Order: sequence, then structure tokens, then C-alpha cells
Amino acid sequence: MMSMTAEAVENARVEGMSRPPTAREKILDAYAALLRSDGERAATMDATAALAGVSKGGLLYHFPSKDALAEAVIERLLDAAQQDSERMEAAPEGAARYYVRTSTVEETEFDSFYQAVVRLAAGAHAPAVAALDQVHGDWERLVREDVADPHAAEAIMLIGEGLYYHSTMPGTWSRSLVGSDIGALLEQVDRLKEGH
Amino acid sequence: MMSMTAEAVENARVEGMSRPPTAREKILDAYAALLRSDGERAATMDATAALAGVSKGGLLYHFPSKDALAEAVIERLLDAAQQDSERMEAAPEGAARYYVRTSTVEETEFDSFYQAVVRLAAGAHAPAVAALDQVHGDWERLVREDVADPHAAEAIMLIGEGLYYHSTMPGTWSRSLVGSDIGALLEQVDRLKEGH
DNA sequence: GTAACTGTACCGTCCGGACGGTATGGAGTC
DNA sequence: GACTCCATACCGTCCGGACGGTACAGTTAC
Repeated sequence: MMSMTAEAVENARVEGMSRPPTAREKILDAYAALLRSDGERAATMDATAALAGVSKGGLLYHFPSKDALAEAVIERLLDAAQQDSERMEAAPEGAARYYVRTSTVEETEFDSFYQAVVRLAAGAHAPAVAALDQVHGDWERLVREDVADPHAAEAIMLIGEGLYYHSTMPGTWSRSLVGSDIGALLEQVDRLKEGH
Repeated sequence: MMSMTAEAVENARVEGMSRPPTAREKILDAYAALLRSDGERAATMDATAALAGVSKGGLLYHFPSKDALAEAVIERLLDAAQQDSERMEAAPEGAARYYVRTSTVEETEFDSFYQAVVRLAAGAHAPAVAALDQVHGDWERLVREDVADPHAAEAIMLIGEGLYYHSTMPGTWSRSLVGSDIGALLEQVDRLKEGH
């Protein structure tokens, strides 16, 4: 069996080979989980290492600085967003419906990292803000291509962003809204899309 | 000339008398401004005191702990939200239009403190989350009263929350959306509200 | 034998908070 | 109306702990 450098492991992951979770993956997941649940402040290196079941030395072996951790999370998001955009563009239901439908909280890896990066952006982390800019820009472009009326497209974008807003916010009211019928919401999207 | 205790000064503020900005007000504004611009992490007591033009000791005189600062910001938000809800209920254009129209970034005191509390909530600050729950619950109730179709009401709520999402996010893409024509967006709201 | 860790010990900085001052300006007393 | 007393409204410094990061000597698994 070949030995693998950290980089080789990373490449293998990017190429889609599924592998048993390495320490590096566990650390990244733990960091994202802490960001989501308790915010940037609580996502310390010690806490991340503890949650990942790894020593601090082990964490620093993979990520030499906290910023490296943040960069890796952002990179993961951009990778996932790239794939999501392709699915969105090819969706038979149309980009607008796809966008709104997938904006609801599903326990996907994509959402997990999206929410993590939102928390980073809330701390004014410039690369996180830039990454969100890029992701939203892609979505907006695809929705605008799908929806003839630009004002309807804008309203649909906002609905999706409202759902993301809910997904990144803890609290009770989010459940009452997001938990409701997606089908009915998609009908509203259709109504906006079709014009009057 | 009457003497005023700190409590009397506070009461005067609550009762709506306009007074020259006291140190307490300046500290609160500074703290909210730091939360908005750079997030919870950067809104330290030292930074707040410096921005308010007050010594650290002076800050701690008015707010004995950092949590007291957060509580005061939340209280301010709830006060402002109370007044906003009353205006929303009485709005001739209807609650739905009022809600969406005022969800765009205006440089009001209300928005300033709303964004500050969102940043606190992003740090999993429980009272901040509860306050946002309450504010959003009021809005939702009023919009549901205004819009016959509950699914349309939900879509309208989400549009407003999408706008708030933009307002709390730095970055370039927010401008292209939020800066666009509010009138056109309100037309979309009308279309949702009227049903098909 | 090398990559992938563990575990510990340590450093400098920052942050929240405690604390001891100080200036001011009434209130009460005679 | 001078004197004491005291509350308000601050200032400036110090401390303990947490956090990011360094260093490095061992250990395990392939």
C-alpha cells in the first residue's frame, strides 16, 4: 500500500474517492461544527482538537495556524458550491426552484460548511466574505438566467437567502417557518417566475 | 436647576426627552458599532471604551460586565422593535409592504441595533437569540394578519429576512441587490399577496 | 524508517474584570 | 455660608486566565 502525504490525501478526497475519515477531516469537521453551534469565539484550537479527538500537537501538524483552518473550511465550501452550481444549472425543475428547494436546512455537508463560513464572515473574516460573495454571485447568475423577469428573480433570490438566514440562526421561530411545507413555497416561486 | 441621578437620566431617555449624549449612550453606540462592523470578537471592552472616548474604568462604571453591555443593547433593540411593530400594525400600506420596505438597509437606530444583536446571536448569545425570536415572531404575526394566504405570507417573510441577511453581511453582492429598486420588489410582494 | 500522530511544557498577548484613586457638586448641619 | 459628608461619574493600572502558537521528545502503524 502506498504511503500518502497530507497533500496526496487531500487530492484523493477532491477526486471523489471515499476514504475512511482521516484526522485531518475530523479536525475540519469539528472546527466547522463548533463554528456552527457556538460561533467563531468558541471555535478555539483547543476546543477543535478536543472535539476531533486529537491532541493540539496533532491539530497543528495538519493546520499550522488558525487561519489555515479557516482557509481549509472556505476551500471545502467553494468545492461543494462548484458542484452545487453544476447541479443547479442542470436541474430539470429550473435553477430557481432548485435554489429555493436546496436552501432549506438539510444536513448536507454543503450546508454544514456554508453555515460555518457565514459565522466566519460574521467575524469580518475577509476571505470568508469573499467566498460567500462568489457563491451568491453564482447562484444569482443562474437564477437570473432561469427567470425572465429580473425583479421576480430578485424576489426569488431573497426568498432563498431568507431561508439561509433561518438556517444560520439558532432559535425556535426558525423551525416553525423552515419546517413548513416546501411544496407550498415552491408554488409561490412558480407564481413569481411566471409573472402575472 | 434640578439634580438628576443616573436613574432619572435613564428615565428621561426612556420617556423620549432628547438630551445631550451621555457617556452611557456613547458607550452603547460604540459597542453596537463595533459589533456591526467587526463582529463580536472585535467588540472588546477596551475597543468599546476607546471608540466611545471613555476610559475602561468609566465603561465599567456604567456597565459592570460585558454581559451587561449586551443586555443593554438587546433592551434597546426590543424598545425600538416595540415602536416599529406599532407603526407596522398601523401602516396604511399594510404590514407586508411596510415590513419589506423597512427591511432594506436604512441608517436608522433600529437597524443599527438589530444588526448588532444579530452579531451577538451569531456568537450563540442566548438572550440575543431570544430577542430576535421575539422580534421576528411579532413581525410574522402581523404579516400573517395582513396576508390572507399563509403560504404567500411565508414567502413575504422570507423576502424580508433575505433583505436583513444582506444588511448584516458585508461584501459587494449585497449592494447590487439591496441597492435596486424597492418599488419593483414591493410589486412582487403585491403579486404574492393578491394570490393568483 | 517514515508519516502520522501524542503529550507536555512553555511563551507572549489579549481580554475581562477588579480595584484604588480623583474631581465635582449638591445635602445637611451649625 | 463655611464645613463636613457622600454619591456620582469617571480615570488608570494591575491581575489571572485563556488563547494562539512554538518546540520537541516520544510512540504507533504501515
